[in-house]
Amino acid sequence: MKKEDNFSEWYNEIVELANLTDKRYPIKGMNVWTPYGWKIMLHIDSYIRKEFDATGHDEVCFPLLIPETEFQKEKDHIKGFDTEVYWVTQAGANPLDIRLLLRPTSETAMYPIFALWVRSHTDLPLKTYQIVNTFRYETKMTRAFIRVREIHFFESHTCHVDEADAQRQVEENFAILEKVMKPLCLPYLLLKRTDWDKFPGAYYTVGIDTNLPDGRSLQLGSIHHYRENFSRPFDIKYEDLQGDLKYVHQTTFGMSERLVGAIVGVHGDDKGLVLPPEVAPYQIVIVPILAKGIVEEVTLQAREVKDELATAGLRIKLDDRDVRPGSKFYDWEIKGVPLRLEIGSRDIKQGVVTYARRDSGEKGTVKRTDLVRKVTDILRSISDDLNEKANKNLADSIETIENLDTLPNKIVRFGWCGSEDCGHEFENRTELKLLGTPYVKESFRGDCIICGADTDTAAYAAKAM
RNA sequence: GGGGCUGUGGGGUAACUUGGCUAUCCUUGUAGCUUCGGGAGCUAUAGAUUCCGGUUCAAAUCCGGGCAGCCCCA
Repeated sequence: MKKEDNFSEWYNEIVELANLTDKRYPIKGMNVWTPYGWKIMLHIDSYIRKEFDATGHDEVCFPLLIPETEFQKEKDHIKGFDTEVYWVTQAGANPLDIRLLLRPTSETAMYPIFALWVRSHTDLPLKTYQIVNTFRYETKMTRAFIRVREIHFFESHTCHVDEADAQRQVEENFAILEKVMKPLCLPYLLLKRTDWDKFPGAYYTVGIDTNLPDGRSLQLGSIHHYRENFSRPFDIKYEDLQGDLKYVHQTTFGMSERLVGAIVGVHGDDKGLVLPPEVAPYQIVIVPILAKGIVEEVTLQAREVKDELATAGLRIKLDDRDVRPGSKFYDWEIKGVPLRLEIGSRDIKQGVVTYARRDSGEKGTVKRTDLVRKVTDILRSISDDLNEKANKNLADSIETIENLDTLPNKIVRFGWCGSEDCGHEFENRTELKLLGTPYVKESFRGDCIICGADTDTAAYAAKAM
């Protein structure tokens, strides 16, 4: 299956063949996490936990069900979500007096409790996060990891004494994001969403977008500054040094299982998945090359190599299935294992192990005595190369345009005066989604692509996945 | 919200128009033997007509409904 020719079909086929997910669960958009896919997700979660714990966030876990009365407190928020929430209207045989909804995100579950937790300025900043499943009734076509109705979701929620401290949190989130994305080898753009596209209830929203091979953008997450938009309706107040009651300023940061979809889409090739070593369930697979008379010897060597690498902390699989080596090669290539080691009589005679890199296809040998050091080097090199390749790929997929005559099949960058009218007209005429303007200001000088007004602001747009 | 289409072993399918014999083929699973440096061969074996109801001597096939999925339009 060719990735470039038909990305959509390629994607569906690869997640199926690599056994990342089981789509046969009989509810649309609710798929089963297979052991292999779930291991990848858990590795991603572990990087998220590591970075948020390191910056003083505490992991919490709030209930799945939210009373309708809490959900309705913030007006924009409910307007943004009410067409896509699942409702629980009955318990046993009895209709509920107050309907309950399955969280589409947890603001309205957490903030009534935050109001109880926060009493004084000494309680701030309150920095929490949780990794839970959320539910959104998607009406568009669903797609494994990318558009699902039950979403494996990360969300941080913080409360601060004032807008400046909340802004500091937003900046910290960008630093965290950079650290989390490095091992996933995913490049991204930070684009401040337009006012009409920001998160329901937010003061502003920064979208985290990456690119897919067919010129589409894929949103990987978002970082929001809420100001007092939620603390007022949820009455989250603290007493400051002067004894005055003040509303907290809040931020959130959300990401989801889409990160798995992005890894598939960004790194995969015609042979299947290509997993970054840091998230791969198995970083190395050993394929013993058996032959009559040397079965014991090769098997023994393979086990020794396995133990040695496992002791060094590497995740390793010894494939001792009774099938031909070639068949194993194809299997593990589809599954994206970063490095394959082969051990046969030839290798044993020469005191080496043969390796093959999944990302580049490069093959070679390493000395048996040097094994751990060399293998570690190769894995690091694979990670570096994947990062570099993906970065270049994102840079190449952005094109600055001066008019709408011929639109490239890419993420486009263009002058925008910032007015809502021009923004809407751009979207209507191009059928692209206006993703927003760079969070970190880029130097730009040009004309608004719609009204022609002089502007120093570049906007980005793309077909959104 | 409106309209159209589909449902056959784990996956992909044939038979459906015009009802009829043991439901086809590929793949996968299991067991054994021979194999093993890029998808092995042979043998044996397992596995399906979405659910409920109707028509009929007879239903995968025709009719009604449920459930699930896909597509198009708004």
